[in-house]
Amino acid sequence: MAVSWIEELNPAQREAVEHGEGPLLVVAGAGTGKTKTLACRVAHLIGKGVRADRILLLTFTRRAAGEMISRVRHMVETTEVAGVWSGTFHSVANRLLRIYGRAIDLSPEFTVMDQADAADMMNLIRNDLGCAKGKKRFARKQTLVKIYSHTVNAQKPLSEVVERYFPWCAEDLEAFAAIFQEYTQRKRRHRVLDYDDLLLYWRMLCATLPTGKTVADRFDHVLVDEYQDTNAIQSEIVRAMRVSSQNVMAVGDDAQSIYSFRAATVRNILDFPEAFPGTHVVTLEENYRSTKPILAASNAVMQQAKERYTKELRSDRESGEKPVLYICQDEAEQCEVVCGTILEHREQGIDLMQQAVLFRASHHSAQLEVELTRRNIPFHKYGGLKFIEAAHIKDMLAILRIIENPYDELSWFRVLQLLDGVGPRTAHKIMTALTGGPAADTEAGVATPLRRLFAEPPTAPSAAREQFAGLRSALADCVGVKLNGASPEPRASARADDRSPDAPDAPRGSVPLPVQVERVRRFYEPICEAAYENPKPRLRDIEQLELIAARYRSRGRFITDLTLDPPTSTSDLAGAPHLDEDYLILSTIHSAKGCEWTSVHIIHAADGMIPSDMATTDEAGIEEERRLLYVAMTRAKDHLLVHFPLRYYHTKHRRGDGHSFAQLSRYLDTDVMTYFQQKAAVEPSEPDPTKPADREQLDDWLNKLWTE
DNA sequence: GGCATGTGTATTTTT
DNA sequence: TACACATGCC
Repeated sequence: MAVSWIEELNPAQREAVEHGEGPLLVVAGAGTGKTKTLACRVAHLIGKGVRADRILLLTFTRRAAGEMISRVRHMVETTEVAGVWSGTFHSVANRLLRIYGRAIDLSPEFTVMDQADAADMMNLIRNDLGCAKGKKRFARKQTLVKIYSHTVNAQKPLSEVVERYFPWCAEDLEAFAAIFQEYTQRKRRHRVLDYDDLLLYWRMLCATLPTGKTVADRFDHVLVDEYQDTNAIQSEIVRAMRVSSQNVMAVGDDAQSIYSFRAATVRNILDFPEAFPGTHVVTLEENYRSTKPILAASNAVMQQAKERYTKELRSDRESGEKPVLYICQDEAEQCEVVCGTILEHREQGIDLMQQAVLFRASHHSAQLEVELTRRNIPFHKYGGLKFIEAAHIKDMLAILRIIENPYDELSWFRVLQLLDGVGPRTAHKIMTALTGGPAADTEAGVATPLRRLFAEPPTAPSAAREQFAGLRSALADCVGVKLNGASPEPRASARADDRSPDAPDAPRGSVPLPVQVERVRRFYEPICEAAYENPKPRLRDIEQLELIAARYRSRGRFITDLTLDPPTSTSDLAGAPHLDEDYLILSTIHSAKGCEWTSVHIIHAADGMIPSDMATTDEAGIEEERRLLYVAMTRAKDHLLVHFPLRYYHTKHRRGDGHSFAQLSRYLDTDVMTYFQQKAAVEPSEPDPTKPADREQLDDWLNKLWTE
């Protein structure tokens, strides 16, 4: 078979790709061909005769997995590539647990809840336990999830986590413990797993013999991408998966670790050789992405890091163009400069798709989005609010979830409150009427709450009566029950318990999924129209949901995939029909990880934005923000433009005209600035010699920013 | 009295 | 958008 791609590798890459048996650590700097190396390694293994389905490739996002696999496909002359187990830790966990879950007493019917669902459940428990009753303020639901998740993922005692990362709510420690205990039990009762459970259960599965060994031995090779952003559990999983065989390859860059808020720890990559004795280490330092000046500036940012990194990236790509620091008067001017430069670059032949605008927090691009829309520049945004997080999509999914798992209290709670005149209290009452009662119910079949709803519906408040009936008949249609008939026996009770564990795709129930989704939409549409000022884009999102559903046969699979791998952007502006057109990329820096563009804009390079105010309370946080800027800068191939608005207006608190002056990001100090060329934004076309004083004053003032 | 719903304010990063 | 708090309905 053709192996010309092997010739294209540099010696270090080739060493990694052709490495034989045993543990391998690849420390790969930004733009050093990490993805290529991983893909080639997979291709190499398959070429050597390793069966594709005995290769496990763990990536950070599903997107990365897809890209990797499609690259492999181009290198290998076999269609077998599709058999490679690739995906995020979470999605692989989900897949394995559906097959082997019974070994740890986990029904393969479990549903997966996302972070927002977890937060809602925390909130219910918080109210049930009366934690919010006290006069003093109590941690909000999101915070509860953060604390819980961090504790679990870091594998540290709750007290330690709270003290270190959430000191302001240290006095509620006992309440947290009680809430988390109930949270754990409730999830179990409802057969629901959160993101963290997927990892915990996978690890548990590995530790449970003999199944654990079966699971681990299913794979000849385990490859892990972005190892610097794995957390304690994930590294334990990798270890547990490699007991009999030591064939494991970890790839990462300690200078790009930016997920400590998810309890990721650089220690994993640093300690890898200790965890796997005999590890062969390969370092990739040859950068093929960026021009020399861009790399020099990026390296300069890292030069100041408290912790020194072992690599210094090199590039052969000559260029006379230094990165640009654009000083803008305010955010509006920043928008103009960005839009202007983007169009200019496009005139020079750089497609919009080859250009990106990066920012620290997803709302930082709000004003720019308006401007782009005004100027008819199409864009796609990564990061920020996702399709699945939109309220109307969650509503739709909650209804489908009820059908999937009628004991899913959380979904009932959400759905019932859609009805007029139904709030938390009434919803709770109806729910207990449906899901409560004798324990035998659990044995009698999963669909019992639905059966009750059909046979003896609880009374709803008068305002909700009609809608409640509508919900009831929609649900009945979805499970194929005739409401007026004498036998309200849901056919879904003939559940696919007996289907082979390897085929979780098997359809259950007799109503096709697209029909169900369509039926649910017909129920939900009027509610959506009444609830929102401008329902049209939302209704379109729902149509989008129907389109996605058309690709699935199994409702459960559909829901789970949507939670584990949500579509990245909402379709309100540019929308799906224009997908083949050229569009600009807007992305949070976190979501930009692993990507590259010919031209990159970094906006809001002001202190307080990068680094984020929220992250500057301790040194570790400040250092991580530095790496974040480094990641952003190293995404650029040919053009790097950093934008700094001088003024920020306070629109909320003060009357209109209040503003404050910003400081340039602390990472762009005098030394680093020597690697940049500075431009003041929209000056009148030529420098105005009649007003030298103003210019000088401005320059003086600017200079102070980096000399002080 | 309990409960639903309206109003103003602050918003990191993601599987 | 989502939360906390205040008001107004049954």
